[in-house]
Amino acid sequence: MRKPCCEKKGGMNKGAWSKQEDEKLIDYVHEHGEGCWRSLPQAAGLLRCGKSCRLRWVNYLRPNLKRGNFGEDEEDLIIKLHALLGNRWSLIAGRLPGRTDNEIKNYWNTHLRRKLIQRGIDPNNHRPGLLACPSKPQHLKSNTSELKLPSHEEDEEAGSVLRCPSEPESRMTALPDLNLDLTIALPFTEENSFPTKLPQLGY
DNA sequence: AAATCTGTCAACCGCCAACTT
DNA sequence: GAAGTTGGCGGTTGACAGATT
Repeated sequence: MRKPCCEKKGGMNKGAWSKQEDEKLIDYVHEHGEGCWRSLPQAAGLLRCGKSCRLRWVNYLRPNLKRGNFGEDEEDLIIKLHALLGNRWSLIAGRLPGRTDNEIKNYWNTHLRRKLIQRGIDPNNHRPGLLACPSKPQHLKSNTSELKLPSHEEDEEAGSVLRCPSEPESRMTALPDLNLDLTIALPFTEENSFPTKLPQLGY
């Protein structure tokens, strides 16, 4: 039926990109523009699958990417947007100029999530009531081979602490004062980047 | 100094929606 | 309308570096 997204034929490069590969991709996109990712690798002389090329371009090679540390205003905005949208990283990224969904997702998982937990806030539903606990969630502790996510049943038993309430009502009731404009807009420019005033959540 | 642990983040994988034939 | 194709998304993995024992 459905072909694998990328032909798993031999000779395909995987893993970290080399400088030469980056240059080939940049040159090709500059000349032909984005799109046609499936046929791009062959046309650009890359031994990568199209998906991999797209990811590399979108996340690291695209011009105007910020990279590096997130500012406090960016952190604040991510937390608020996550409260409203959940793990819709691409939507969240759309509100942060120069940031990619992958970068935001990583930053959330490594920094912000923990930050909320330390403040006693459940990062899943942004409600208070979560006891500050060790940096790593329980299900991620110890051997990765024993890695275990709570099942729905266990979740129910565990009570509200770990439960992620159904959306979107729960998010809205949890954050009644949140009033972000999430209408579809043109990509960010310097002029329309940050909202000048953010709603206060009291984090 | 070596071994082990922990955190970070680039990249991969599988799924799905949109689009095309 | 069904089947096939493509691009995009979110979850997850694994390599690496730095910290700790």
